[in-house]
Amino acid sequence: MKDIKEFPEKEIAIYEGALELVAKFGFHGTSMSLLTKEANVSTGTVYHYFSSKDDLMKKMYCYYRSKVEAHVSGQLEGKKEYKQRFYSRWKALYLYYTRNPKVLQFFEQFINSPYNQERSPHHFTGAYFTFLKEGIDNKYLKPTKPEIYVAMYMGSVVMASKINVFGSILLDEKDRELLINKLWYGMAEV
Amino acid sequence: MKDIKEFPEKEIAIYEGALELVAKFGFHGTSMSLLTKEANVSTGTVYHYFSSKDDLMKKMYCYYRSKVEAHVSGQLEGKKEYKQRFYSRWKALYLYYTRNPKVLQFFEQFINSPYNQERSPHHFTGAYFTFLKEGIDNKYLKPTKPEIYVAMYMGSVVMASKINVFGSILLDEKDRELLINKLWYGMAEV
DNA sequence: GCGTATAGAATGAACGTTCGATCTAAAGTT
DNA sequence: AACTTTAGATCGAACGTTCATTCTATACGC
Repeated sequence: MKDIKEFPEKEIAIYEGALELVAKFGFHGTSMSLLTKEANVSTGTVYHYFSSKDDLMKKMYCYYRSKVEAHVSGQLEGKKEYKQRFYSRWKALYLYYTRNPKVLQFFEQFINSPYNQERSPHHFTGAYFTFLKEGIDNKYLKPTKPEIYVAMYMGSVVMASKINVFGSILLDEKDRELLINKLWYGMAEV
Repeated sequence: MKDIKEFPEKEIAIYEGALELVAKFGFHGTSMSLLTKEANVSTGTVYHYFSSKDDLMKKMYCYYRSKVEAHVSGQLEGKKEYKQRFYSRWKALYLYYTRNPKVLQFFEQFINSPYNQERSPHHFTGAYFTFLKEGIDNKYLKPTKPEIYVAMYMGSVVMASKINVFGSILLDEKDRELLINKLWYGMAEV
């Protein structure tokens, strides 16, 4: 996987500035002139790295997506047991989103916007679908359509993160453990 | 509850036109000039009913929110058993979203945008939080923080709907029943 | 000294909004 | 019943602003 540190300094500054603005003012409120001020770069620089605003948003999505993926897989190192990974994946994603709420807000706005051409229901359907299907195929999880598990697993992470971000209600370690327990029971034991 | 039919014809035309455009082009792509063509009204008419584009979007959110609420409570009529309502609520919302995907897309874009001042994590946190808390208080559901159940319940509806809308994978009646069974098991029996 | 990186003024298109004109239909007046 | 008044609804051209993008010029790195 490509190391994130390889990105040019200015390109990262643009991503970070845009993240702030999209979270604060939304897509329609994130103008190029605001962005140049926020990121301390000139218009010329932005158009040196990106061919258009559309292009910027799409690359920005890939950038943060790869950051999240790197974070999640970093948390999985050394975890071999399926059940252990089932718990760790959920927690890793929840922690990333609650610590980086602007990334979550950006994702949610991006995915439901026309920028998202692929029309993928979620940035992680791929990796998480595979993970849950693996669980079914290896009989860790009860057999059924994997989409059912994607809905339960991903849905609860995203919603729990949003509840935290918007409502300032933090689920502590025990709450999270309980939630995943309930998911696991439903998916592995019934 | 206010009857939806009471809205002036033109106002509804504006809402419906805006819904099309937001689903197709997003907030930033929904310009007033496009909207006047889509809804077959003049600019003057739009500004007669709404003081600004912001105002339009906020009222539009309330409009569709009340439509969804009316649909869900309509499906609940005569259902008295808590478990029955637990199943019906989930199904009613899922069916509404999958039949009206543009409403779901609009909600998701709105909620994560700066238009949403209240910063409510979801349009239904209120009603559904109350419903799930009722389940806990009356011992239909195992005692815990209601937010945990909101995350599981609402998260799975929204994600399942999105999987259907974006991915064209329909969960049939049996799939849905199974999903809710698993939710119920985790929340009521463990 | 040549290609890449940065700057910021310039540009024309498109934006949200305003405004005065016109229409409609009910209320008031005789 | 016929005429007048009035207030709300509708229209679309016009306005000033802001937008994404382009262009030209300057600095840097090899």
